[in-house]
Amino acid sequence: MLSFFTVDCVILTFHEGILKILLTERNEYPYKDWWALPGYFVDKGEEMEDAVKRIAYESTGLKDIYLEQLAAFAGIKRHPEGRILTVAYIALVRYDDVKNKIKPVTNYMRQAKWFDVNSLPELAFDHKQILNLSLINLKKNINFSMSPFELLPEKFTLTQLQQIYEAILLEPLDKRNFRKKILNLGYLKELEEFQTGVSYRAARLYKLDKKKFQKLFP
Amino acid sequence: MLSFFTVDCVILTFHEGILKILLTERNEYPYKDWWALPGYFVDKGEEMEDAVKRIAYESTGLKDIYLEQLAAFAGIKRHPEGRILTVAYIALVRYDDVKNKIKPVTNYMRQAKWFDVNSLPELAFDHKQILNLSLINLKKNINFSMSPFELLPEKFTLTQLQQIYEAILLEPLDKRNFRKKILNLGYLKELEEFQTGVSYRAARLYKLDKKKFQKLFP
DNA sequence: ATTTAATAGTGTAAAAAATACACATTATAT
DNA sequence: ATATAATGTGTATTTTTTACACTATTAAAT
Repeated sequence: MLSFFTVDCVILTFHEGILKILLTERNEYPYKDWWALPGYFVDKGEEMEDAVKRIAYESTGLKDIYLEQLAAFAGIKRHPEGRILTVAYIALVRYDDVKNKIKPVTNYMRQAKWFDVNSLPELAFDHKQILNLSLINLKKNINFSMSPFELLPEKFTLTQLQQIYEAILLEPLDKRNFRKKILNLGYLKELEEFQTGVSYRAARLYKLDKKKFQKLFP
Repeated sequence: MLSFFTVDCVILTFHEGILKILLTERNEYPYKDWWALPGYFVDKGEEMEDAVKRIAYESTGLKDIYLEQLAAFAGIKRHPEGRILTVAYIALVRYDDVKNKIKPVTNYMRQAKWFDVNSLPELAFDHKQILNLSLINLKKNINFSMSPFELLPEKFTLTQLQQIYEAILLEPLDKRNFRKKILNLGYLKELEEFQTGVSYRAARLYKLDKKKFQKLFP
């Protein structure tokens, strides 16, 4: 009599100033044809995190993505066929890494598609609630986790970073104050490289010094 | 084929400047006779939080205690008989409320006993790891959650509050600065009452203004 | 009545961090 | 050359944090 449960992934990325979430169209009952978080049963001999990675891979084509456990959801009525516990994870991916991936198809999902987090279809199960908690969580932890950098390419501009903060915090930030503060933290490396392919003044690129970051937030 | 899982409670209290955790002596295999977090299987028709409340009641005699979900643990090898997922909760109780309760006995636990969090017996399963994560979590959230007040009686002195901060943060704090800061937050009500029964100058009592607190940290 | 012991309670100066706010600069496209 | 679109920068003010030491009060002991 072992545990039988699912994992669900809140897979987020950032593009054009907006947080996007990956949803899959279910190909199984219950909620067949509904949009839902990518998720499935954890195999008997499979570690939970491996299941999350497998599902994230099946829906994005990416391996080695950033994961954090969000919470377990076990409401008796969350699943119409009886209580199925799910452990929800937050996964953050870079838009550049996923934009050209062919969306894979598995038995249990017909397609995967990115949605603006602010304009979503109705979701299966309690997945809307799981997403809401994810966004609250992200907001709460933005200053102590690497999450903003997991949404950015290795080299990024300060404006891009600021936009992610704004999208997560849901409020505009002052450019000068934002830069002063973030540079003062001391974990950004200023590069001698600049944006390319823009029709206006190219911005300087920065990258995260992970060692310094982790010294500050162990 | 529904979910079958346990909940485990990290029940903490505060007494004489030290965080204490409630452990139970197991009366069931595996780990029979070991000390472990209070925890048990969630019944089929029982909501997870209700199971936590039930177990916390069975081990402390208290109802309506403060609870927060910590995380799910599902390592394949965490349970010697095969993977049993557990959802860990943090529970905070007031020492005054529990000190005189008779320790209840159930089928699955022989006795319950308070231990200093810094001087523990070896624990069953991965319970040491669960406790460690709890303490990290508490420390991280001390400034944004009501946790310090859940460990104090309704009316408390600023010194008591400071001691809880110190025990959770694992560092000494300056008395004047602590008072200035905490009073500045504006959610403590100064009472016209004082400590009794002490053989030195009696300290003023304060209480938490929950409305103001929740306005600040919704 | 006086002393002792134990903790409560208090202020200020200096440093650091947060906030509010506006314009010149640069690269490209036309 | 000019228009356009975003980059990049400084200062004054306020707020918060930090460092630091002595007097006040009470009960118990003498």
